[in-house]
Amino acid sequence: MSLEVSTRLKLVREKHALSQRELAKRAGVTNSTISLIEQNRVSPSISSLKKVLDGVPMSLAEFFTFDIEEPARPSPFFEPGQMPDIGGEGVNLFLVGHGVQNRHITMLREVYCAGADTGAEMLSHAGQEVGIVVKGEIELTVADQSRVLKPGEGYYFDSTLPHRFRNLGGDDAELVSASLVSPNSPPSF
Amino acid sequence: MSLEVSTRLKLVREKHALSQRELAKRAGVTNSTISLIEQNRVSPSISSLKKVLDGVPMSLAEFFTFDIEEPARPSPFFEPGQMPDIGGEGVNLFLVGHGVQNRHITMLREVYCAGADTGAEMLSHAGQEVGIVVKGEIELTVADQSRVLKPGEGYYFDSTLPHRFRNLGGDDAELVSASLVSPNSPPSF
DNA sequence: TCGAAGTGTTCACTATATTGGACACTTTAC
DNA sequence: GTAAAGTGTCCAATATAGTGAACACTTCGA
Repeated sequence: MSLEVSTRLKLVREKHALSQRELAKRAGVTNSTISLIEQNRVSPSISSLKKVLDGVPMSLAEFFTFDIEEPARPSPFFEPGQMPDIGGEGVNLFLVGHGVQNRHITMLREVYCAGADTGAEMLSHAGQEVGIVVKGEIELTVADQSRVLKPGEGYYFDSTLPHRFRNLGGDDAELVSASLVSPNSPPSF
Repeated sequence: MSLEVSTRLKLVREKHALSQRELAKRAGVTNSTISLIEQNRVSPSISSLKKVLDGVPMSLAEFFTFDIEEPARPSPFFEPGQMPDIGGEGVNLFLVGHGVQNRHITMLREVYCAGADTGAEMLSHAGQEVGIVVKGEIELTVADQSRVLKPGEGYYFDSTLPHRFRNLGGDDAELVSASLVSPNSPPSF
């Protein structure tokens, strides 16, 4: 058993910085209900649990699926030694982001022309983003951290952080990049 | 709203070819309970819904997360026109498997040396597998279907089907390949 | 210092979920 | 045909969840 309903609800509520009464008001239930659920003294009906979660808001699917928060990785950059080769015979395939908890994406090689730039407006979108430089040099900026990545070095960061890629060199640069694959887009209840 | 609890339960029960009474017996509840839930005349408590699902067995997370079964794609092979370019400026990045429902992976380029072969024992593992040939020719066998893929052609299939890659040519061949990213491994209740 | 407003908890009362045993119907076998 | 065993549904009785109003406690400001 991963987490009790009671524990989950309390985590969710506190993460959103809501008091039992505040959440109750938003959800249209009484504070007693939430108190009793969090003490595990009742097993709420689906309907009432749904009402409560609507006050967050959060879907039932999310509620039962979410995992404990992992501590944020201090640096988004990866050293070569942190990337296992999962390739086979005659194949080279390096897994980046190894060890990142709750990883939802797999990403592989791509090519940047000389001078290519994703733009000064700093990209920012939902999901996760991962990559490794294969050839040339790529300057990657993630939030307030910036770094020139050389071949063999990689990165992993949350795409909601603003970020930007630039090939500052005169030659082509290769890296691997992809968008996040929708992980079990939870049905909206 | 995706699916009602009532609908979901009925789908699950029927998929497992259980009668209301049979499931009730396994779950340790009465058939009335299941009948009423499936008619949406009650909103079960979490505890009783959990008991019911234990009879399947299925976790609450799975229950609220599962999607409608999609019909299997007739052919695992993709033509070039079916692959949208999601790349940006100075970047080329082709999304394979576009339109495949409930897709859990994103895959990009890789290199096969001349004569490389994943072996005659036919790979078979959990998840999904996708790829596209970039350079050279790769013979891909998936179950009883076999085909030589040329540059610009791709594939998408269920990894539980036995499969094999071979570079029959004398030159390097490039394709992109990756393992499935674990999609939201649901907490076991 | 004291009150006002916040927090989570408790309890009798009410609403609802669950039970156990019926019912009507279909399917299978003799 | 029809008895036996299956199906899902319905209803009065019971167990449990939800409510509303209290309680004790802390925090904050006058």
